[in-house]
Amino acid sequence: MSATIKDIAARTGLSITTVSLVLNNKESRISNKTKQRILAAARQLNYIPNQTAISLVTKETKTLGLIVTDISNPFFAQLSKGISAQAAGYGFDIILCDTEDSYELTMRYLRVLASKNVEGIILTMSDEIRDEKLTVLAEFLERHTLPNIVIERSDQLVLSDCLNVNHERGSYLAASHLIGLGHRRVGCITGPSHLDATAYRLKGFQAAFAEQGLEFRQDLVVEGNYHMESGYVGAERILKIEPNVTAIYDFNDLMAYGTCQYLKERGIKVPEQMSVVGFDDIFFSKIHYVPLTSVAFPIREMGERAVQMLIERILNKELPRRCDILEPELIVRESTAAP
Amino acid sequence: MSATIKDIAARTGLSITTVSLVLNNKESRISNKTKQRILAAARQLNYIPNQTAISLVTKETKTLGLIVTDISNPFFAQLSKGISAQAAGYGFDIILCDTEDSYELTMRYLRVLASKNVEGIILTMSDEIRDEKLTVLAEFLERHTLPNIVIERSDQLVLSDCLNVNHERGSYLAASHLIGLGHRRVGCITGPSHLDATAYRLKGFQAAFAEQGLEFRQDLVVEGNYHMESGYVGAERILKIEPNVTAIYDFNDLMAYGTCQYLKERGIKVPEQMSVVGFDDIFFSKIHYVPLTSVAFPIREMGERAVQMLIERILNKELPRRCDILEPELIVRESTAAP
DNA sequence: TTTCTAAGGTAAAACGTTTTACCAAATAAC
DNA sequence: GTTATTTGGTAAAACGTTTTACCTTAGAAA
Repeated sequence: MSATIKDIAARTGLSITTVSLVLNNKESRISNKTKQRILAAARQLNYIPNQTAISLVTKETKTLGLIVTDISNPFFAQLSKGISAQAAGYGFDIILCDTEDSYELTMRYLRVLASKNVEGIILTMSDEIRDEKLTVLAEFLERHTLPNIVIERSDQLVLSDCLNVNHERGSYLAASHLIGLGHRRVGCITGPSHLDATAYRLKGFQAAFAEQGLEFRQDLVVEGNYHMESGYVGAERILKIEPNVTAIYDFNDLMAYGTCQYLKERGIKVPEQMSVVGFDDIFFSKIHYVPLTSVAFPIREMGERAVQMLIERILNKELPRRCDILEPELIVRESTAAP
Repeated sequence: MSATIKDIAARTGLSITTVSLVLNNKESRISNKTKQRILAAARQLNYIPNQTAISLVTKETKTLGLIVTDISNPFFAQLSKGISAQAAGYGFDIILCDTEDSYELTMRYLRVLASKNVEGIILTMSDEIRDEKLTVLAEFLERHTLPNIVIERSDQLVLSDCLNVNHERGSYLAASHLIGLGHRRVGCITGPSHLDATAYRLKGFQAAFAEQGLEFRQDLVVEGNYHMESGYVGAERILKIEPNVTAIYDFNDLMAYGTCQYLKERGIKVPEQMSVVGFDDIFFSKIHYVPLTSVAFPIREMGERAVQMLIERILNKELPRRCDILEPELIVRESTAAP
């Protein structure tokens, strides 16, 4: 169908070696006249190199795998944007794998990516993947020596490079802000309790209270799962435990939206009667029904950074393991006020 | 590095033909004992087929290209979700190409996808791509006989399959709703004027007015570009032309957010002083600062449908050109009220 | 004249599969 | 006891490249 190097060779009466050499600018010593003839023929035939054949011999596919738990989640969409752009900058393409939070799908995609010889993988994981499942996954990566970088799951995957936000610091900022406004009874809707990130965020939050010699209401901490509904039900539970709570800290913006939704339905005004803080500062938080105060970090840049780290790893597999941390800042909007 | 079919052959003392036959379940007549031996060896060696090699001979890459203008736009994110899921169902993976609205990037990605031998392409285009650029793009697709389906740009690309929402109908619904509420002076913030879609939406909108024997204020139609800011500046322009406008219809939700933003800054209350209607009903419109009335259609299903159509086309290249239309419905929320 | 070097190429193997013939041995049919 | 047929398997070509090692010719040096 498509023209090949052979067709060019035939048309110019030269060998395929010569054609390949010229097309790849592997100068060596081909005369200028010959070069021009080949280039002209290639153009006439609309030649496009067959990357499949190239990959077979060079072992380079110029392709990266991207495993996300949900591309329609704006966090991952923004992350993917950064990844895509940066990868393009390096001449790599990305295969998008949406796992819908499923371990089985994650493993299936991993196999596909290995089969398709991607040169590296950027991995985000649902919290469902832990314990034995995590081990299986790690073993697979190792067995197939797939360079990979893991986003927001530094724990356990001791052979993977990783990239995290400074959870502790982010939560500390959120807590300090609320404390400064005068809040004392504040609820927390966390991520899954078995994740390191959850522990870090909780630690940072409590630290701010401790620093001021204030009591932290451990009983107002409820577990969420980063989905919107869990912010809704979390708020409900917190208010049942302590109706006089004056602020709620959600471990991500999506849950904060859910919390606000619940408060709205209950007729509780944000921020007049309740302050709400999120984490991630995704795009929509600015235009949320109450513009959300949130712990922000550059999501897109995180994606770009991930690609850079991955490329470096691909180029040098012997590099020591690397774990980078992004520093967050607090963006104060209209969802927080003095109690 | 990785185990190959040859390794399995060597280990079992059989030929690679036999191994291949067994691994692919091309039954023919291999004894059960041999089969088991091969399967066992494959397992021991952690064999994973090399898709690159397979593709070279079979000409099937089991890969689709997805070209979006901006993956961080929730519309495309939701669309991609549907595409990804449906593609996985058919055993295809997708290469994600984010063009950032650029024609040059679009063409570059097209070349890459051709080079990587994707079996088909799902294409969304920035409105920047038109006239000569569109011709070049179309020629490229044809020259390389790339099966493709175009989303929301049926016009001109006469060789591509396509998938659209019923623009006219959607706008008609929006207009009828506003008219029914009693609005007479309503502004429109459209898409780029050279797009067919824009004409259709305008037509449907006007039709509803005509049907009621009402005058349609053509002078309150301003051109937008589907980005948020253009909803902002569009609203500003409309209010300058006619301060007594009582409703604004934005051709997509993102622009409607921009419009609301402007109104908010000007202290104009939605919906008390101004009704706003969007189009697309992306996820966030529910939780927007004023939950948005919007023309909805199943975005995710649109993605799924696109993949189905593309696969059918790949399976049968001789199929006549196909253009499917999705029917929209109006979701009434809190951004509209009687004037 | 002979020998060396440089210039300009090319042949062939390799990458990991699939697939099309074909082959040998064993069994069945006559 | 031949001849057919079935059973179980294999050799080799092909896919479109890259890359290594080698070849030929012309001119320069000796």
